[in-house]
Amino acid sequence: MLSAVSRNPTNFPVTSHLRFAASRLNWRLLYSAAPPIDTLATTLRPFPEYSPKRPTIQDAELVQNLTTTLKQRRSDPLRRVLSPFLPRLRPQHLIWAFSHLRSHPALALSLLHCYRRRARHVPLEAQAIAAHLALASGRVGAARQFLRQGLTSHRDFVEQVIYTFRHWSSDPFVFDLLFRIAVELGRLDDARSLFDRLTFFGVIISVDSCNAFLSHLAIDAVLKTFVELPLRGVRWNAASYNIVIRALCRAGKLGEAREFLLKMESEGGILPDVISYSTIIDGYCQAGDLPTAYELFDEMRTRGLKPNEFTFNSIISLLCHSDMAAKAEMVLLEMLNQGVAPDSAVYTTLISGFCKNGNISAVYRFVDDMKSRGLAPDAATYTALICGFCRCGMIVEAERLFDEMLRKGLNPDEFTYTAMVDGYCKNGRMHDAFRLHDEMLKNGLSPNVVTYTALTDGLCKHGDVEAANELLHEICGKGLELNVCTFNSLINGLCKSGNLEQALKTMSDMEAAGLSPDAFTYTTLMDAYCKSGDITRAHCLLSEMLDRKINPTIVTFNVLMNGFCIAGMLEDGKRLLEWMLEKKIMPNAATYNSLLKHYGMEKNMKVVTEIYRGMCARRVMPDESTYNILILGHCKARNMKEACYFHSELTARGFSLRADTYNALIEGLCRKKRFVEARRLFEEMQDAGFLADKKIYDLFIDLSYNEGNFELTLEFCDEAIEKHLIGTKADES
DNA sequence: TTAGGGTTAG
Repeated sequence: MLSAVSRNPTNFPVTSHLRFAASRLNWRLLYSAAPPIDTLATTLRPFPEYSPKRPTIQDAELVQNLTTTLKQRRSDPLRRVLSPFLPRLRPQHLIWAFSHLRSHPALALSLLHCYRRRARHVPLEAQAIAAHLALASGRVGAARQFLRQGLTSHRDFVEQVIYTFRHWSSDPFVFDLLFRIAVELGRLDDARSLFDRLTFFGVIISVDSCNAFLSHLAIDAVLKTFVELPLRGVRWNAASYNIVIRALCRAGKLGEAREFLLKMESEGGILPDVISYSTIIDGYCQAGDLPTAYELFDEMRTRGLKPNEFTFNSIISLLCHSDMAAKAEMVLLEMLNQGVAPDSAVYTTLISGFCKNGNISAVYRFVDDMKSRGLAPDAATYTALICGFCRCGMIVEAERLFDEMLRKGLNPDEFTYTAMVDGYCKNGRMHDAFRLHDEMLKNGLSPNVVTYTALTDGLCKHGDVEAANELLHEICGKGLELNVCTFNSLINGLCKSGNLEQALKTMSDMEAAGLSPDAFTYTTLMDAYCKSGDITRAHCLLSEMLDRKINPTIVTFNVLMNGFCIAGMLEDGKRLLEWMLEKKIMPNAATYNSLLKHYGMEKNMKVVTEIYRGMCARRVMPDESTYNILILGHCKARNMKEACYFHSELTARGFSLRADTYNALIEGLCRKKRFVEARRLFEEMQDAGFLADKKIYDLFIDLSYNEGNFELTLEFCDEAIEKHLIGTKADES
């Protein structure tokens, strides 16, 4: 052994079985070649000598008896065989015993196991030796465990592994494992120190482990390390380049990522692969840049690389997030045409996209489709479905899916629970939301900032801003960091409860905490000013956000539009709409609804019709509010023909009437003596759980009385009394 | 150790 060490430039005890193991397992541990830098080569030093203490005659006898007993053991239980020795064993006996058991590593580890059970503690040196022995007997899992325990239990463990290496080890792979475990534990500085320390002994960590290290670093450290490690002998591979590309994309440095893709080939001599292109395509998709994503898609094909399900999914995801779910489905067909089979991730993206769209029938179609391809919905698919159903108010269906998941043995994770918690919050079921929060804790899951934001928002919308504030203080005390969404929820709650001053203070707190307000923050505050009639301050906030380079969204403009309308500045509202169209800012139904509503309230149906036609001409789809506004306006202007036309349109599109629209429509029909239709709508309104106005009851009471139907008259009277309406009438008379 | 899907705010 020693002669082998002296012949080896790095002083490793190289044995033939080690070389065999390294090649068999494809461990690219570069230990025999000198590092590329001369200066480094001159500083190479041997591993430290290991000199175990010499045992006394009694100790030697004890160890001899112990190890002989172990070797001769056949079927007797180990604990019984060892029981006479264990009470007398000290840590040093363990290490002497290891010396006797070098060719029986399994027995050495069993001895260690029994010792640990009794002493509940293993000395650091024995722990390091155990890792070497475990690796020698091919037990990589056990070696990992020893190294992990050692690393987490003592700062000097690395030194022990180095110190014991020369005498006990036959395998430098132990350092690769140690390095990897340090990375897994997030101890990146320790990992780097280990790397540097090992280079002095001529050990170079494998490129695979260096990649693991690289993938955990922040962008600046990635770039620095990518330059430094080759100077220490690491030769990067395609995965390394892909990790750098991913890091650049995540840092938003897409141009640099693209340059790096070129460098990969020109300077690294490594051809970009499907992963390189998929990574960079996803980067552009995340940034919403579809044209460049498609350009790279074509480029990869030109280079003979076939886009796979990952590549397609990034494109599908961007389309879904840009409200182009139908186009996303066309991409699915395209991938099928090209012989690329979609996997459950692709289906989950589509399901999530169509859920956001409210297209539940398409969602069911995708679920059937994926099942027919033998793809079982996984936790992410279920979460997308649960979230989608919750958004559509289908909480019972969401609960059914949550139970189904459990029955199928799929464990709901933080994402699933949070989707369900949010669903309950949005449906005002705060008690159920907190019940699930407690259930998460009971199941060992940690509610995260998203979970708490959902709860905060629920409490605020439930009118309990105080409780929301307390909850946030509590979670901050537990070390959870709030994000912009959390603050925005609270700011919104404060605004809606009329505490604008506190809302502004919360914005300052948020900045003090290092979080910049975004378009949501400004839009929320602008809305509060608009609703309080202070359009000037709303305008000031708009200027402030533009100065801070925060882009307004369509909601920002809608808030402003609504502000103009509330303030009776309808002409300014119309001018804002024209300005938006000029600037190619596409209005949506909500933009038009504000104008339609307020012109309708003024019974100016000529302008309402003009605006509505403009909306249709620009292919902006009217929503439920649009139809309700149009019906209400036409009823008030006594245009029952138009009102009934829009009512039939609303029904055909599956929308519902609101209470005020029902009242206006029923009143209008009665005025036109269309009592049968009025009566039918009145019943429909009650079935929908709405309370009719006192005026409507008066109309039906008078109507039935004049018809001589006293029974019905009394029925209406009873109902009106029950709804506490008669008292108001008496007060009036 | 390298690529894609599911949770929060106006």
